[in-house]
Amino acid sequence: MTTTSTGGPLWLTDEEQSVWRAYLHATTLMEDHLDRQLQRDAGMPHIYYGLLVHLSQAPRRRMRMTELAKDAKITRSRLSHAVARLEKNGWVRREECPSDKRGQNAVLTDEGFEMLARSAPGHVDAVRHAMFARLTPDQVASLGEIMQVIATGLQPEGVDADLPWLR
Amino acid sequence: MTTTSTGGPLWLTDEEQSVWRAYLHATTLMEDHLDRQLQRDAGMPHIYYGLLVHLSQAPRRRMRMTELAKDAKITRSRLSHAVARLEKNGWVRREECPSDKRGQNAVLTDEGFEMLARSAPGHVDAVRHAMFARLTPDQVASLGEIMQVIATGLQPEGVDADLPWLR
DNA sequence: GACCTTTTCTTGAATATTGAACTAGATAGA
DNA sequence: TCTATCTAGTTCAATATTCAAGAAAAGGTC
Repeated sequence: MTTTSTGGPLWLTDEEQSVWRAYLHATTLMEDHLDRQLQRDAGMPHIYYGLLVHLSQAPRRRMRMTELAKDAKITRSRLSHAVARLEKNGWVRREECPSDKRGQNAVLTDEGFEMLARSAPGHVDAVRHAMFARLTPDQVASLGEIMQVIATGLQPEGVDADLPWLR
Repeated sequence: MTTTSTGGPLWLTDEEQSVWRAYLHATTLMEDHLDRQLQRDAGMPHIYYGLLVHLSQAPRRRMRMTELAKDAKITRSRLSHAVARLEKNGWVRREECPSDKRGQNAVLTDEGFEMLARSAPGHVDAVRHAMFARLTPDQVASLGEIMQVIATGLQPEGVDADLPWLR
């Protein structure tokens, strides 16, 4: 069989192509759906909402910028811009880090927390209706395994050995 | 059990939460990975590449703007901007539609086709290595079913009854 | 301490995306 | 035909993202 420089076959099989199209289609629609839902109900895109969720789960509702960026899988640059926006909304504030003068903590404000508390049920609802309500328990389990395999494979080298995305 | 206005349970189960995190994590990493790969090897983001692929598969390598936007699941506005950019690169050109003077066809140029031919193997490789090479045949089949269920559920109402994404 | 490298975070410019407003042409009904 | 409405596509302004460059502090090493 014809192979590539990396040893795999050159093209995808028909089934793989069809799965790939379905994957692209579903993930695109899901992201659009949640972006719209959150823009409407919480006034921000999905990724910004995710930042607030991360902060809400951190001890004392605050995190170093770099740690937050790592957890949320975005660049520090993007996070800087995002936090600036969330700060304008009053949902996050920056705080100097006592132990490292270069550092900043992003802190979820009470306003931010309340906003999250208000919008979380609607968001969870959207996720459940779009995904979990439509899948059998076996499919949910299978999806979880598959997504972990993919994430592990794409994870940058040398990442924490304790598989943080399993927490 | 506490339920929402739509009748579902209020929160996700622990397993669902973990699957949802894995889903977000994997899809984010995948999109970033492919965006970088294509930006590096083809000089454009994933979605733009997808537009060229769509055109390459259309009869006479051309499509009405609205049809292309629908197939690629993006807004007409976004498509207008994207085609303007691809036109600058010489990979697409616009052509008036003979049957409807409002209409435009986006046409894949020969240059565009050659660029696609050059970069497709690398892209397919990236997709295979990130996804299919890591999954068992059962997992591939399962992923396909799951993604179709999700896509079908999010599909706007009144869409073509012949499930175009299965083609 | 002096020097070099690394880490942390921000900034600015270029690009991309969104949503609303808009133009031109098509369509349908009187 | 006249008019109202709808559709195709673009444009603008506001927002978001990327990438490269930069400032400031920390961490080595001599």
